[in-house]
Amino acid sequence: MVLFKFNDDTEISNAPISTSLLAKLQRDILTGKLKPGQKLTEQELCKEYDVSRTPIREALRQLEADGLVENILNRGSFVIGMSEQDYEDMFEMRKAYEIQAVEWAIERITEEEMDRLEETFEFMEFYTMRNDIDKMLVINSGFHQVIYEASHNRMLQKLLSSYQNFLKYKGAEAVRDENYLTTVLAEHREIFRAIKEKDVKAGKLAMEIHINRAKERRCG
Amino acid sequence: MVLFKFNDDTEISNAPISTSLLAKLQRDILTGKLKPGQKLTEQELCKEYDVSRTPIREALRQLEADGLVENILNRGSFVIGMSEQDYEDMFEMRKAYEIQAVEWAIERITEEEMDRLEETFEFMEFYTMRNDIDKMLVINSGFHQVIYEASHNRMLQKLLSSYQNFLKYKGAEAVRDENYLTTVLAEHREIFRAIKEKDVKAGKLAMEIHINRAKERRCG
DNA sequence: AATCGTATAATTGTATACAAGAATACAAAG
DNA sequence: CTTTGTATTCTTGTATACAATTATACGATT
Repeated sequence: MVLFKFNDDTEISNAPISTSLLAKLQRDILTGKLKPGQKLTEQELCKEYDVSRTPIREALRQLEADGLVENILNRGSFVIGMSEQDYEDMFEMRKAYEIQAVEWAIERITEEEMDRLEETFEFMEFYTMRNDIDKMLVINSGFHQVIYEASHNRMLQKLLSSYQNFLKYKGAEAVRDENYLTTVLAEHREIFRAIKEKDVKAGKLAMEIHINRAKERRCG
Repeated sequence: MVLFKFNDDTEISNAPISTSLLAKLQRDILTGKLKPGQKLTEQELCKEYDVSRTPIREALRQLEADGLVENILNRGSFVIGMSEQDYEDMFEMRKAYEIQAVEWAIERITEEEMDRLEETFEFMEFYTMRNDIDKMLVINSGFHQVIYEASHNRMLQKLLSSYQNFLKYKGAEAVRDENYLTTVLAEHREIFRAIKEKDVKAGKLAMEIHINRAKERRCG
């Protein structure tokens, strides 16, 4: 059973070009390789990625829907990107919805999802023992994803997933002190326990604490 | 000065075809003309709208980003649409953020935006006097838009705008009793007054009341 | 020298052409 | 009659070609 796809879409092979292009452009914009205001000329992107304009334009349209790019009629696409204020705002919005997600998850979680959450948490314990921070970051994301799914709220799931996608490049520069793994594990244990025991109040509180600490750590 | 664009994007002329196509397809999916599970064959859409596949595909990509359509590799696009549960969930999410928006708006609103909010409210009074429900629905949307802008939170603005866009077709079948206009006006007056007086607590409360009533009315 | 106008080049918007994979129809085997 | 394999058709994915708009270069005029 495959629990976690290491979903770096930039290297998906069996997908339309525009999908991997989208992921690459998202990455390049969010990491600052492509800067706000910069013109994205289709021809240059064609040469850069060695594909024709069709998939390029499709990727640009999706970036536009994400709000990372602005398209001006007959003049082309320009990078919008994310300001520090944008990140701050997104973080605040994420926090509120992560807390709400716990409540809905407790109300609606299925047995299968509960098993998956437990299994995911056990992976966290395993990687903490192994002291594997990179794996932990992936599992961390996965743990929250299970909660999103368990909320059975498509809107919430889509939104929080996209926020994760936006914020993940911030996490790369995270403070990783010696207590990172054990601290994060403890925080997730509280969340997991509350969900298992269907304790809404405790779950929301545990999530709030976790997200606030995540902000201080500048990563999940 | 143009206060309100009657933004039925289905009739924008000076825009790429894919933009008006997107609006039309959104409308057709949200009003149920195109049903969940239905295959959207590019050729058929070409004939339907008398354009080539290029703009069709671009519109489909954006619908995919909206979550209204699912794209399966080499098999095409399928309508996802919005279930009643989706609408319910979206409404709950919207509520949380409309309330949050008031708080941020009060903290960050500029003089220009305050003027615009006042002007918008005065239009509401005018159209209430004129008993013009259709205009009222548009102004109602505009009033909230000003608050979104005043929150100076791009993420929030984008999210709530898209929710408005999704929910607007629901409003068309709204209960429109004889008190609709005066009730809605009174609700907005409370919100407006609280923002003008920078009373966060009153503003959030007024918005919560307004949104809850809007849910009962099944429209803004 | 600065500004305006025109011609040219470059870029986007749209349509079409070609390639690759998926669905369908149908025949042959069990 | 059902099933399986294959050929054909259809659809999508990608590249290219053409049209329309915008940007640039350069010379003429003041």
